[in-house]
Amino acid sequence: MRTRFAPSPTGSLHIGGLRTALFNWMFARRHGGRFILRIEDTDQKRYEPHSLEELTEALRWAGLNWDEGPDVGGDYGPYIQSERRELYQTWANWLIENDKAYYAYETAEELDQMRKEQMARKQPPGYNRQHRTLSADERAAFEAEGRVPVVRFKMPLEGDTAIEDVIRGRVVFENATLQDMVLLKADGLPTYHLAHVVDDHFMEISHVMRAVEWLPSLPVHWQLWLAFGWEPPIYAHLPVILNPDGKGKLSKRKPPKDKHGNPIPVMAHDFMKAGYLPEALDNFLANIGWNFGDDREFFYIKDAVERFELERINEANSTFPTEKLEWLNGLHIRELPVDELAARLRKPLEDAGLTVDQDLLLKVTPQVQTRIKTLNEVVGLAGFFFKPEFTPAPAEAIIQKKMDAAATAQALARSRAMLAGVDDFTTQALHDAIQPLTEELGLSNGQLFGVLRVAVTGQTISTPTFETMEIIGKDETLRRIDLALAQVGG
RNA sequence: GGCCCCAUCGUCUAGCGGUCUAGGACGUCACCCUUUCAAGGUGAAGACACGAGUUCGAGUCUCGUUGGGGUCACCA
Repeated sequence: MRTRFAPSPTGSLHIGGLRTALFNWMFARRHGGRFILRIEDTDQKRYEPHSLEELTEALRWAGLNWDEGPDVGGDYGPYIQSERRELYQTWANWLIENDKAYYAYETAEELDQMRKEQMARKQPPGYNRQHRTLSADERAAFEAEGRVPVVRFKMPLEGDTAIEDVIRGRVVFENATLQDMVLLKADGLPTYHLAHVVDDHFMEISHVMRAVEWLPSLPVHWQLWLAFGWEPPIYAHLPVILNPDGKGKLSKRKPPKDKHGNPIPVMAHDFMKAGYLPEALDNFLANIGWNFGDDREFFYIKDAVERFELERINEANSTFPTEKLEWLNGLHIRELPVDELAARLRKPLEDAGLTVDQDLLLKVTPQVQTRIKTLNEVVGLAGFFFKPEFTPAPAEAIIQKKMDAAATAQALARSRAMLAGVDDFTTQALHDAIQPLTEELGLSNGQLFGVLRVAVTGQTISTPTFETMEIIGKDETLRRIDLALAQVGG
């Protein structure tokens, strides 16, 4: 079995594209087949130089390794379509010679004009096939004008084209409603239609998994396979991911927002930068349109591979369920070994301008592990550990509910005195030392521990108080309490 | 508009004629735990779009309606 992912290098990788790649990859791995990366760069106008790097970077990040491709080679190369020009031209000529295709001489402007007029007359837009039956003389006349023709496919004018799609069943199209698609452009490069059939034939692709938006052109591709006399692959048209509001497919053009109005990432790189784990993103993507099969939603992709079946793909489109990604990412973070999580936490911390000491990072990591849903959240929750200068919180943050400055100052002073006498500066010992003070001061745990938390961390939401004290040590703890005392006017 | 695809809780989904008084998950809400925030535990609310058929029996099959999506480029 051979599958492929064939993105065009027109930008970074769309999350929908990543899912298509993931499904193709899982299918190949499931069956011990080959997963191929092919670059569809036949549109020189939309080509973006850096996108190939971004594409491969995102795929590698997601763990989707390919067995053949532009950088790794293979027996079916080249894997970049612009390097396969002659192949397409050869086979376009073959179609012409066998009366399966023809030259059409209209310019893009003329076609555009034709469409506009059709629209104005409320007719369905489309090529009128006026050059399908050109005589040799007529062609010569156009050539003499200096016109460069395109090659168009001669679609059958009658009958139906019925194709079996693995996930949708039998799909039937009336040939009369179909177009004579352009196969080879005036610049000598193929359109997707020709390139898809020629490449998938010569690369011996067995299964084509692509998004449903390709379904309308499936009959054209099918007729092409028939015209060439080649055996078509098995087709599977995947459902698309819709915007969270359910309106239209997820697109970077109109940035989607979640229910709180926050922008939702669309490109693979956005997810990478937002602090999601590749294992969580893969898990998430595999859960859209497919399911593990036993109500399990949290899983590792290697386990999903063992159960992957095209027949179990849901044919319905789905809205982008971003809240589930948050949840899954949190779960994957919690499952990571501490040293592994620490390693992944380093980058966001450093990106925030902090200097990260490895020993300190290893101590802080367990304290944030159950508290963050994305890697980036570590900065807000525990960034203070790595700041060169501690910034004390303002008095109003230190003073807890139903307390005033005087009571707060007293709580701080008494705590400081107790803490000063603690030599074993560990969480349990600290807790035991401070706990009795609540009764003495007439405060609840929440009040007293809250005062200390804000004093020591500088934040109202933070890592746990005594754990934090243990990590920063006795001297620093006492120093911060003194600073807090000053803040509340003690 | 033509053609094509799709339709189960707010969302992602299980369901492939009877075991469905429709299961799970996220989210939401309540309670428990609790030094903040989380995590964890328990529980609650919440869906078969509609209408005809077929059948002893339909969420499951057929048709229609409605709704949503895709596509109609010398882009993929």
